[in-house]
Amino acid sequence: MAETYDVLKLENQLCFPLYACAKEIVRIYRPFLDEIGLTYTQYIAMMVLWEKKQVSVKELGEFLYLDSGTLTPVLKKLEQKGYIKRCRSKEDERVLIVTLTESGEELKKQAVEIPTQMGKCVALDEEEARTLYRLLYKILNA
Amino acid sequence: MAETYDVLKLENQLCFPLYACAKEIVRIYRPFLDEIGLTYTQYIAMMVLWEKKQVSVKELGEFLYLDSGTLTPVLKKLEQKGYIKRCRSKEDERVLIVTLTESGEELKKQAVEIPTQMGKCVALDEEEARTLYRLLYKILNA
DNA sequence: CTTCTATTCATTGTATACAATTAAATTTTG
DNA sequence: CAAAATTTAATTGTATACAATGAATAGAAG
Repeated sequence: MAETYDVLKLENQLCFPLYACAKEIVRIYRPFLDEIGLTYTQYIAMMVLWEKKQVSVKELGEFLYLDSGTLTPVLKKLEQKGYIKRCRSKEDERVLIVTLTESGEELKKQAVEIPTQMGKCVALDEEEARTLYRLLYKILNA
Repeated sequence: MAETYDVLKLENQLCFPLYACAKEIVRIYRPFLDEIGLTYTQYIAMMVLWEKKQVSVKELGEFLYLDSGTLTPVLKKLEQKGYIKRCRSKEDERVLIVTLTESGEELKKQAVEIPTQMGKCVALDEEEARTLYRLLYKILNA
């Protein structure tokens, strides 16, 4: 017989496995990312730059679902490491343009092994992974 | 034609929608949790206590996938609010026992509406939600 | 042209997360 | 039993996240 408060049980929540799983994935990433000296947030920022070569902070924030409060310190770290450059746009001084450096491009070669190694650590087959992917984006795009 | 570096695109990652989706869900929770004055982490800790009435920090950490470094400040906050009590175990002084108070039990009555309201905010039907749930726990239990 | 508004990023303050270390209590071992 | 190893929380240090605010620039309106 269902109790009134059963909805409040952790096991009946969808939010909780989502929250826990996201942390778990980042935890599995850690040893791989340690090898190239990046944190997870730095890594996903670099992923955008490896693809786009150049983006504004605003665009980067839209891709990553992060705001300048989070991105500013992350980008300053990546600049310190020499992987990116941060320059104000000539056309609009409000805009900060982030550009991939040679060194940042080099890092890509080391990072390319990571997704495959990560894939082996996740207990889903191809079909399940695609389904999960689709459902997550269905929530994200709503 | 697939490029060598395509695996590094954000859109080809499973980890990223997981990470973004978890944050998105917490963001959707915020206005509901604001009404009862809890953060998301405080909320999931209370969910365990609403069910168990009493747990050690270690047990709580196992349920929530969190360590004492995260839980200690969260539990001190909940104690300040009067929803829990923190006492050392008589049998084993190393163990800290967290107990739900009357006030904490009262809070449950206000919280019980939240899961239903959240359900309406997530763009999945029953079947999809069950599938997502199953896949997430498959990863978590691996 | 000038004031008002909007945009973009940085800063501030609060709250997680988690690795690594510390401290205290308990258990195991020789 | 006494020393060593283990267990449990708390603490410390680093890195996110994000709301709210601030500061500078750009655009719109009169």
